[in-house]
Amino acid sequence: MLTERQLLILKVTVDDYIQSAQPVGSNQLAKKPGITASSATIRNELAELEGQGYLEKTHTSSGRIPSQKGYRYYVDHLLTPNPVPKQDIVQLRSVFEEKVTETEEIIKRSAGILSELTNYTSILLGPDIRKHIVKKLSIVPLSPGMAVAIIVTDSGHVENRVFSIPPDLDPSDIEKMVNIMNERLIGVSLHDLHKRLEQETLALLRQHIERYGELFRTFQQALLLPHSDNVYYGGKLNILKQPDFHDIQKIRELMDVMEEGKHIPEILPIGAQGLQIRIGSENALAAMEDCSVITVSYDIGDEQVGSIAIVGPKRMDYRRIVSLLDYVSGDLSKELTRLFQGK
Amino acid sequence: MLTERQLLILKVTVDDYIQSAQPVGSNQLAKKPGITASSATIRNELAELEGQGYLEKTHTSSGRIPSQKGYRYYVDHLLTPNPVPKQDIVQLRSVFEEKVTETEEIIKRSAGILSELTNYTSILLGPDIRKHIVKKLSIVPLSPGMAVAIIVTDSGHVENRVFSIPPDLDPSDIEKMVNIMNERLIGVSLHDLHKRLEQETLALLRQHIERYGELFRTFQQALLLPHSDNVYYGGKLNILKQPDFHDIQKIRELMDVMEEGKHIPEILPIGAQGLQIRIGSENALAAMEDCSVITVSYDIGDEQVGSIAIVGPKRMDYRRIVSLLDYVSGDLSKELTRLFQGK
DNA sequence: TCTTAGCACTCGAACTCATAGAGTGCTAAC
DNA sequence: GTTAGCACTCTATGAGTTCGAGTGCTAAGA
Repeated sequence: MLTERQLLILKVTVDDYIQSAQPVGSNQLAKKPGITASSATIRNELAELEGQGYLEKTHTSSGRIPSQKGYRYYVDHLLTPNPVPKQDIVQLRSVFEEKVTETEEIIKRSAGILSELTNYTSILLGPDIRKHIVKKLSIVPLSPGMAVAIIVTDSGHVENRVFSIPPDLDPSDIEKMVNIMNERLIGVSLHDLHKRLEQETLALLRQHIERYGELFRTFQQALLLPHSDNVYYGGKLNILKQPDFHDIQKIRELMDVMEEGKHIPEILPIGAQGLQIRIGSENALAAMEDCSVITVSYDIGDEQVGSIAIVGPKRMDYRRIVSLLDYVSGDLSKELTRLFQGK
Repeated sequence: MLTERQLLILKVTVDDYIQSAQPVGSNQLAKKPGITASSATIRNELAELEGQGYLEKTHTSSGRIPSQKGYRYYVDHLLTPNPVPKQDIVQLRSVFEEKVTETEEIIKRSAGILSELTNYTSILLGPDIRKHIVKKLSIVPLSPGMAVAIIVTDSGHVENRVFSIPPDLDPSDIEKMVNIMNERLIGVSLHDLHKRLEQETLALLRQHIERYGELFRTFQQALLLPHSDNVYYGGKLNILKQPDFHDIQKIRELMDVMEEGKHIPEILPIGAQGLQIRIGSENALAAMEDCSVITVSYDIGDEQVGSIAIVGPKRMDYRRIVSLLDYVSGDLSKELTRLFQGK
């Protein structure tokens, strides 16, 4: 168990280290306002905190730095939220000032502003497009053997795919097919589209169209969605600004992981509600063991839709980021809900 | 003027430095096959080459490294092309094996493979979408106040934009408008679309639709294209692999420049025919003064369409990259032309 | 029993110094 | 014109110092 004074010293130590990136010594702490004990007393307390695993030394006679456990205790118990500064709010609100109406665009811009504001890397996860509802399907022929399939969803997202069509296919058959699809598949989610295509249209096709098998396969292929991840990054290069990352090999690994979309589920706790903080090795990926990730979810209407994450060094400014993300999450939820309330 | 032996020594020096990244000394050169002179003679020749500005020393008693002028002479006169290795060809061809039919996808994948093959960063510039021809326009209403405008071009590219519509607008008016647009604007290039929209449809609108002004402005805004740059990168992180780039500050500047699309015209000599090599400070951007950029153009049919560039350190493997780009350019031109020959 | 002044000790960072080794330029002989 | 030989230069490396920040411990004081 920790005494009041130990808590205070732990908090001040973490705060100072976050700010300075330098190990914190007993003399330094003694000078801080709010701390009245002498440096000798502080040394005893520091030794105790180290014994309990909250602090570490970089070498035998160095000052202390927070351990992972120390950070964890800090964010769990010692974090006092501070209000988001006005100028940050102004900048964040600018996204909505410009009457941007596309969800994707709003999210993308928010990612940019967040990274600018924090000097860390931001990752924003948009709504899962597989939940979107088909609003319209159409096929536009391009050249004799080619056509493009277009799927419009209720959110205004447009998926498109070029595909080749058997050249001897009757154009009117294609038109029939599109009509059948529009009749049967509107209102279906993208996730179910493929399955429903088979269930709903195959029987109808057989009745109306002669070479239905070939046609069906062609369309089936065309509507296979490349599940675009709708992940947006801001300030990927901010990693290079952090003094904590000097090893170019580590930077490479980290950027590699972030560049490749497939690691997203390991980086972000998808589906988690509210605010999550993962410190150092609490992250699933080895490349991120020197990073902390702070995540919040946001939603449109009642549905939890996406996540906002900030990736920074373990020594990141938790207080500021937590407040900021809290604000952004609420703001984004509100604005996106407003934008889609009519649907 | 340089003697035969000087040319040989220059070539071998550059080759060796490209391979080893270490200054090259006279003893090392004397051991190379093809060089018969003693190290003392070579020292004299090296001094002469340095006097003429082709070589440099890093300090008074170091070996020589090529100067910018040395590299320039090397690529202009000493480069002997070598055939592209079979395994590289196999990998490059894999793009076309998979029956990918979208130009963008082909270019994107080529960028990836090129960077993998070279360990440098590749930049591929696709066809200018503003030259694409409108194949179809449509408007899909989403919710009472919102709709999405879709433009399909002859290349299969789909542009889309969500916009808000005055809620009290008559839906049949919108339909009329779309019909008029499709009648008048198909065949127009995206570049001309905005201008032609005004010329062609405004008069017609006035005749057929009551509140034409409002409707027109709405559509005008919806069809304002966000000129997507269609620039594709491969292996942006490969910069971090190069031993030549150890200064994290320089890396940052370089990545910054590449990340921001607006510098593309300065990085690539757009419009230049054939193969171009820019060495060090020949590049327009200060951030790239330690880089070399090798560019080739490629084309679809008779029209010059895009560029392929490899960005690496000045000490890059010019011979290999030149052969490779030469091959890729031809291949891409051939395949894309084949893909679009029917149009 | 808790706090604190005092002090010996530790360790890293920065600096100096010496040495080895790779490479040069120059001279003189071939 | 070429080359062996040699003095010279400069870097990289490692050992030895010093300096200072910081610690842990002890013993005295509250």
